[in-house]
Amino acid sequence: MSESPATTHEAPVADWSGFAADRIAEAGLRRSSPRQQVIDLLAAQDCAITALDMDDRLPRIGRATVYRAIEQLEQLGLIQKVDLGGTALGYEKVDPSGHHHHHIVCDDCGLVEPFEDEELEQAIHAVRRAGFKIETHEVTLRGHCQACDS
Amino acid sequence: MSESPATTHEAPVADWSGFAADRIAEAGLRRSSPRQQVIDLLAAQDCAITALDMDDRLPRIGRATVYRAIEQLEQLGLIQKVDLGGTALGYEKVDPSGHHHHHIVCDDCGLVEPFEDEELEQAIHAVRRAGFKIETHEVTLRGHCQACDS
DNA sequence: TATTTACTGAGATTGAATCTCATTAGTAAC
DNA sequence: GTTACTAATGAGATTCAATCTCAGTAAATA
Repeated sequence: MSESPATTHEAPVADWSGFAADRIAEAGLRRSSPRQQVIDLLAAQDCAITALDMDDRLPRIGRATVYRAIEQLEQLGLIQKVDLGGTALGYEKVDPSGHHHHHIVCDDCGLVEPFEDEELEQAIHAVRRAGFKIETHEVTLRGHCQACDS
Repeated sequence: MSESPATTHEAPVADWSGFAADRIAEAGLRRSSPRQQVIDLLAAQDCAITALDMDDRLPRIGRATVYRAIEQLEQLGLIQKVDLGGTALGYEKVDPSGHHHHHIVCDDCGLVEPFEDEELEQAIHAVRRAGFKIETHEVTLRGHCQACDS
């Protein structure tokens, strides 16, 4: 969810996993197998996943390593936090093209759906705040999905 | 952060505490003193406060009661969740006039500042999603405050 | 191959939220 | 006012999320 470039209609990057691995190396971090597995798992998701879900899906990797990898990837702007409405935070990959989405959450069942809106992006990019360097943003719409509303 | 009416420039309600108490009673819930103290505490805040902060500030009230009150108030649309960036969620009162703000969070020190933007509200209200009844929204801008950026 | 040190993982710890259940206290009816 | 009903409460246990510690491991480079 990098603010520059703004959302575009460029195609998402083909190999996010390799892209992330290169950024990690450029940052002076080692190319370790556990961290790469975290990257690969994130690369395989369409939307957000929680840290403990990742930990469950990578039983051979320590929890601390998963959290450390998340922290590093987030610091490098390769992934972003997503408030899934529940108690745990979600994380999802950030496309380097600037292409990204936001989320609609069902307050009843917790269903999360991604959505995109160009007008909204423009309105967000127009916001300025003295004394603050804005780098990322997050928008969550909440309500009820069809199944829960009836 | 009710979606209707949209943000206006009406004055915020004078007595949110009494307003909330009445909505609670209308919902068939009793006018109990512990719950009212939670309401009064929320009424006194300008911005979001976490559940455990509330619990700390109300030492004579059980943690469970604080969480129950929060749940009920949120269900009635009287308060709203705010992602403060950290690990705990914040809550803040919702003004019945529809007047509300969003938040800018410093990723380094956790500083939270409210902001308002009418264009942004309009862009958000224009978003529609088939199969979803959108009721509230939340926008969080992240970055670095002046103190942390230097 | 040796050296350096970033990185890892098991498990302990802290922090946030939820649950349980015996007791208390609003509320309406009398 | 008194009674009966039951929502509401609070202490503490439990579960879930995240962080920390530290001895051992394995990238990277010389």
